[in-house]
Amino acid sequence: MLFLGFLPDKYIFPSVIKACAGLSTLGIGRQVHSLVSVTGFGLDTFVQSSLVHMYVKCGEMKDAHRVFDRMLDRSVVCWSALVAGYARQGYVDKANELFDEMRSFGVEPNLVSWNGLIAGFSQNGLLSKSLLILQKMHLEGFKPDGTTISCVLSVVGDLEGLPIGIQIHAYVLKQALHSDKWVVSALLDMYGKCGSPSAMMQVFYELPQMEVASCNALVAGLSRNGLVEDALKVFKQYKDNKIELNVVSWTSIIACCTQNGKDIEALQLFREMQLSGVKPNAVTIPCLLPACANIAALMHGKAAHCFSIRKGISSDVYVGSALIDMYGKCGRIVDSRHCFDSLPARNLVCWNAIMRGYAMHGMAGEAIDIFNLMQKNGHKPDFISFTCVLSACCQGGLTKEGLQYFEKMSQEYGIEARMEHYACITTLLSRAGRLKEAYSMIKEMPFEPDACVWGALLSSCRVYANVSLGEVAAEKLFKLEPNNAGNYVLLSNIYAAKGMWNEVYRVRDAMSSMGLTKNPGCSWIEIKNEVYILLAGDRSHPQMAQIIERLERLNMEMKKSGYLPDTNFVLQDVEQQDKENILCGHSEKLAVGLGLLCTPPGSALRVIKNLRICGDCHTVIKFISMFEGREIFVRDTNRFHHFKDGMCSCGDYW
DNA sequence: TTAGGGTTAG
Repeated sequence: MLFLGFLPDKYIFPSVIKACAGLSTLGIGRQVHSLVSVTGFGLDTFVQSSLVHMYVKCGEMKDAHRVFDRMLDRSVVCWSALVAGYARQGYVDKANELFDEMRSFGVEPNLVSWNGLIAGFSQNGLLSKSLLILQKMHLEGFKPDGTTISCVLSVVGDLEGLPIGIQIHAYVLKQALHSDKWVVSALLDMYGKCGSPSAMMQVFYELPQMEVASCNALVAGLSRNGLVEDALKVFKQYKDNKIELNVVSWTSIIACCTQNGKDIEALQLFREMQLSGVKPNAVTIPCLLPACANIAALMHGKAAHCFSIRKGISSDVYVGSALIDMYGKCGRIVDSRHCFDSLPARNLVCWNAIMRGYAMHGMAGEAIDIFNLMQKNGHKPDFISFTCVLSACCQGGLTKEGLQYFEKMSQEYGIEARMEHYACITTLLSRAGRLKEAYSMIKEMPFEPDACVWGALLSSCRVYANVSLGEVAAEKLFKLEPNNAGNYVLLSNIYAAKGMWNEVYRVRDAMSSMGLTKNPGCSWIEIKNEVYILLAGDRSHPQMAQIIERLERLNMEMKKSGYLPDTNFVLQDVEQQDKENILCGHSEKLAVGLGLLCTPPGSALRVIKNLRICGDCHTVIKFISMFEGREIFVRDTNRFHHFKDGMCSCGDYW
């Protein structure tokens, strides 16, 4: 328009200025402001008003006030915008003064002015200020509307103010505002954030009408309180009632599943979302990717990556960091690094994600390089960065370096050691056989060690067959986690390794009298877009006979090459042949067996296990990698084992 | 025909 020689008029300028009222467009907005000044429209009330709004929206209060001061005719709209702007920035007195000044100029505030003031205070987290205004407003005879209430409520939950929330709810009922859809979702949101899901459900049962906003608030709130099943039920009810769900609804329910261990469900919901015609966005993808990462569903993760590229959101830092994490956890550290390198901007989460990936893969050197590089790039490591670098040192056996980083953390970086750091150092020391030092450090910890710390010590006591310390750690663990059978198993393993059979039986009796059974070993493998789950000793898979046959054939080959089954890993008191059969039924072996059957020769296999990989399986899979000429990745609870040509990337140190 | 307030997902 300008190019063609036309000038905007007083009707067009406000619209243009409104379009500039965002942080990214403020620069253009300032240019338009100059144009307004030179063309003489700077005296028009509407143009001035829109300029005030633009600056307020961008938080540029000085500029907003400068324009405002020059105005001859200040409407209530303009006063309200300025007041709200100051309130949002936390200038409480200034906002209140201006509000009163407006009246002394003969301009009466309207509902929008009151709401703007309250919204401003709420956005700044100033609950008490918002409540004061609500009270004042009420006393002056102004009836609040749904906006007023939702503004006040929006700041209640974050401050754990359930009693105040309940009071406001009572006020809502008195004012007969409980059917307002904004009020309903604000109430749901408040109760969710205040940890009162029962109150949420009460609001839900009394809903005047099912709306997408209430669905979203319900799902988010139930999820926040860990009630996944309820969230899924509510979500289904909205779906069955043909309520048109939006991208927030679907993203919320997917996030709910991934955050509560329902990864397969998350993947199914993502598919359903697409079938329903709702397009995922830059929030959906980082909510979905952890599901792919958790169960190492690489194909699903890749599909989400391709989608992000097509949609032009793969450079988003949230998407990017989720991709780095997903590839890392799916055993594709090179792809993970590629995602990291191709991000135009990285935040601390991205740096920590790639570092954690290297740590999981036992690539301590690379993790340390990243740790140094991030600082050169101006990112200060946080406590998570240190957890990553310490666990990298753990996995890589870099005991000396790990101890140095631990010391530097508090001394040079001023970061107090947390539980996870102590757990890392316990592992670091005890894996290096320095069990006594580990125990001394635990005793000197400034807070009570948790089960992770004692568990790290106990596992290493098993490796080094240290009975006395193992007993100490186990005693602590029995108190901290009375129902965790794994600790009993570890202790009895320690006794068994020393041939202390009476103690072995004593521990097992204790276990069985408490009704504890070992957490069943469970492994996953993704084959052609499908995720298969295999349980230890479970023979229900349709191809189980073939799997066993294949493993037994390999077993014979291995024995010819001098391999001895390590039956120390079998706890049951059974005959040698039975022990071998039990070993054969370990879930990671079954998953590898299924992979061998169902994938082309020579292709890589990726298996995830819910427990630490067993020593015998480790030996067997090393053999399989050589004999079958396959790369095999096994992710256990601690790290990745990359088997190739008969060797493992962990160097048999895990 | 032009200027105003609020929520929900990482």
